Amino acid sequence: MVQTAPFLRSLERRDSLSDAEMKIISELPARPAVFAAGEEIVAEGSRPMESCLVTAGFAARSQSLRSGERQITAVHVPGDFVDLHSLLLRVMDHSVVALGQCKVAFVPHERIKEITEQHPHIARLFWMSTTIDGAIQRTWITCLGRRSAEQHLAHLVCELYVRLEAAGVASDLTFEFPVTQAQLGDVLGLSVVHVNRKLQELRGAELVEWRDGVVKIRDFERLAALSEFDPTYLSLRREGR
Amino acid sequence: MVQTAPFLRSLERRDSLSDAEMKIISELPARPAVFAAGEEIVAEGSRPMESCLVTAGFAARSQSLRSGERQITAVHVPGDFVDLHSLLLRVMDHSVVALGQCKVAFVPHERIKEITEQHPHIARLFWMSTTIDGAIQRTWITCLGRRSAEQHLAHLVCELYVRLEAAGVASDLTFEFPVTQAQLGDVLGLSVVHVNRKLQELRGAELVEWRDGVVKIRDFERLAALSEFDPTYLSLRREGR
DNA sequence: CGGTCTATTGACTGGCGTCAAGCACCGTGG
DNA sequence: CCACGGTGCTTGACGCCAGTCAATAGACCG
Repeated sequence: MVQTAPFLRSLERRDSLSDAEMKIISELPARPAVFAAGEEIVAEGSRPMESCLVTAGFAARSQSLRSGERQITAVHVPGDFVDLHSLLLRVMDHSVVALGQCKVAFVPHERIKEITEQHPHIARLFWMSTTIDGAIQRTWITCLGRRSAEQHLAHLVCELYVRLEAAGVASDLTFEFPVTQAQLGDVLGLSVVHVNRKLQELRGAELVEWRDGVVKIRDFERLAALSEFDPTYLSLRREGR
Repeated sequence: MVQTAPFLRSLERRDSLSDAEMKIISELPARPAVFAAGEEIVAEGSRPMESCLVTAGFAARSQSLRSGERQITAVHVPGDFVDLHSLLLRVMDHSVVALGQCKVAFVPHERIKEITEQHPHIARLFWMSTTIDGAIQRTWITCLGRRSAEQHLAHLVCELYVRLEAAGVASDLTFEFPVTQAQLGDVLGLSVVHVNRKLQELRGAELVEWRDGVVKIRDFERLAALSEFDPTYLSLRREGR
């Protein structure tokens, strides 16, 4: 099916697949669905029977506190198997929401489990996909704990561009990212006001343009240096895994 | 081998294992090693050929910035398979260090890979172990982004107690945690001075005692309420996975 | 007995949050 | 056609949480 093509591409960036393996993945039963900006794709506390793959647009994982404050713990781009882990964790400890319009494909746990039992290499690639999520989360922890707001924002821009470029949906240092500044605050752990100010600073320093949901990196080198961005954690090397 | 017993126990808390499966895990080839406080167990940037399992004491994952600041992105307790993910990620994006004295066992990737090819259920349990790490990291992201320093510290105490109790190395709301306040700052993304002040506050509120590396929770309910601690993310339910 | 590490405390600073107001844009309905 | 409310962006004033700097004290150790 066409639905799983971005996921397949993301695996091929990291390892080689045999024709048989590609066939198995491209024939995954995938129920397509479209969500509008802000809609909930998977609910916190639920016990999903299928996992959800982003095929176009952006999804995010979100946790809420009693005060109503939210934290976005991950942003997912086309090709990301967002809640593959629900196969093993069973109960969702966070919700998945759409950022902008988001197209996804739901794949039954049953089929994923079957494949992992019959095809150990594909199983490892599924596993890899969740461990890369983990690596990204570790980096976010360091961004939140030890980087300034400006560095954190710059780091996010670098990360998103590299991931989107790898997913084949960004080039020329430009990408769409349809989020409000409030949502950006939920990603960075900042207030809307402060997000706005730091955004102005990056614009003023001629590092980034960001208008109408389109981000353009004016100087990737300086942006990466400012935020100490090192793409190693994204595991974008093709090698046997 | 005795080395893998804590890991086996952590799996049994979450799923049932057959005798054959238990035998396979308990016979994992495990090279034991002991590290003193602060020593590096696995280096950032290295390409390990084995993964490291904590058998006693504490290990932490740590990332450093150019300024010399450090962020600890995970704390590992006995039974945790710290860098199981290096099987798939290959290059370490962080280092693993000992907190206090720490005993570990190194297991060759080759053997882990073999087992995942021959025993799909064990493969899923290995996978689960890394996805639980991911769930903990997500929670830490929310702590760093949206909880106050005091709530964050309280949340950490709750989490560590529940994990250590599950690992069978803590009871009576008391546990050892041999870290300096500077290291605690690296966990919480705070300065030493501020860690000290918030610690005093938890003591003053009669929520926690913390002396000489021993933590005693005086009132778990209030501590959990203060920090909005909900143990769901630790997946401590025994069910088929 | 001096040196180093850790915990503690005070004084001051600064980054980021809060509150509030103004503006631009857009879809709706009179 | 324009009034209207809703949403999102922007900016200023002010306050607080947490960082920085600095000093003291205790523990441990060579």
